[in-house]
Amino acid sequence: MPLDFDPLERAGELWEKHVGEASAMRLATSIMRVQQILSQRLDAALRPHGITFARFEVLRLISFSREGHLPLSKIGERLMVHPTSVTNLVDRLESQQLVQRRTDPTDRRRTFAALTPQGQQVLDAATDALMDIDFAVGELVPDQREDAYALLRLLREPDFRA
Amino acid sequence: MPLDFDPLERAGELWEKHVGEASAMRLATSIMRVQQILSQRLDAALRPHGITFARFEVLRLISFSREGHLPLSKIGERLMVHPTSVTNLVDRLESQQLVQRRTDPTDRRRTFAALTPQGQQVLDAATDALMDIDFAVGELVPDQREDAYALLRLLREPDFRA
DNA sequence: CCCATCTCAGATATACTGATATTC
DNA sequence: CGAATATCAGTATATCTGAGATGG
Repeated sequence: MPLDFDPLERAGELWEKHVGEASAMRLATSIMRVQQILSQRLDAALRPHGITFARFEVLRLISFSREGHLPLSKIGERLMVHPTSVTNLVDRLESQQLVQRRTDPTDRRRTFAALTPQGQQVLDAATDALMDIDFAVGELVPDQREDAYALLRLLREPDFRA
Repeated sequence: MPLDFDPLERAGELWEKHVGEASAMRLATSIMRVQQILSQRLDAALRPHGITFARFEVLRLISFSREGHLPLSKIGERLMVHPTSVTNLVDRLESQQLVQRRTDPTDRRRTFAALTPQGQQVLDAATDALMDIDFAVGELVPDQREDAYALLRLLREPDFRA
């Protein structure tokens, strides 16, 4: 049920007519909509594996760690998610037996999350599923992906100094 | 509390090392994160006016209509949101007395949503607030906004035929 | 004592599925 | 009767605030 016209293009025209310069409004609404499309595609591809994209990112981050586990605080920092959201994500992953909590013996305030063998399996299968759909950005060739990434990176500047 | 490095850049490097070509994964995660940043900025700017960005879009869409009102189905179609979500959004806006429901006399299955005078005021003030922060994309100059918009537009193709 | 880490309770926002009433 | 419109109930996810427990 696609429309016969681009609704954001239409909105931009009306904005220019009634309000003024539309480049900012057009880009902002475009990003919101594209995120929604990606989210639907990514979660659909992951559904057979029982995880969401947010949980996939946690599994992937842990798998990239040297020791095979990460403190929850580090997960929140790298993924830019709130501490209570990390607790929530790890709760779900743990109840699915994809990760396991362990107390850091050197600092007992800390909790590590570690992949279980089953978590590693799910992560591998999920990775294949996401690569099969080009992470939902298959309409762009690699050069276009890099261009878009570079432009959007400017909007992530508050996340880091560099 | 920004990081000393770009966490997505780091994730991309690890991905290339352990998995393979990273342009798709990097762009996808980038879009997800940028949407989150924008959402926070936009909603923060709108909070003093008592609305979210999603509700702002509804008000704006209605204000652009010829007759001053729109059927809920049309709102959902243009904004690409689920019918039950439209009901929910209009419920909230109506309880805030920013819009008013009216039955279409020519087709009594339909319900129009119309702006109230107060809704028009809030919309005008909210529009100023959003323009003051460049719709949260002020890090990009207009040419860069157009470039990013054009690239992201390719990902919205399932939304329309054109 | 202060601070960091994690967790919990509760509120909010949104999306979706499936079912239903009404009307065309 | 079948299709369209809107709504409702229920579920799931994610976010944030504020408070509290534990430990360095």
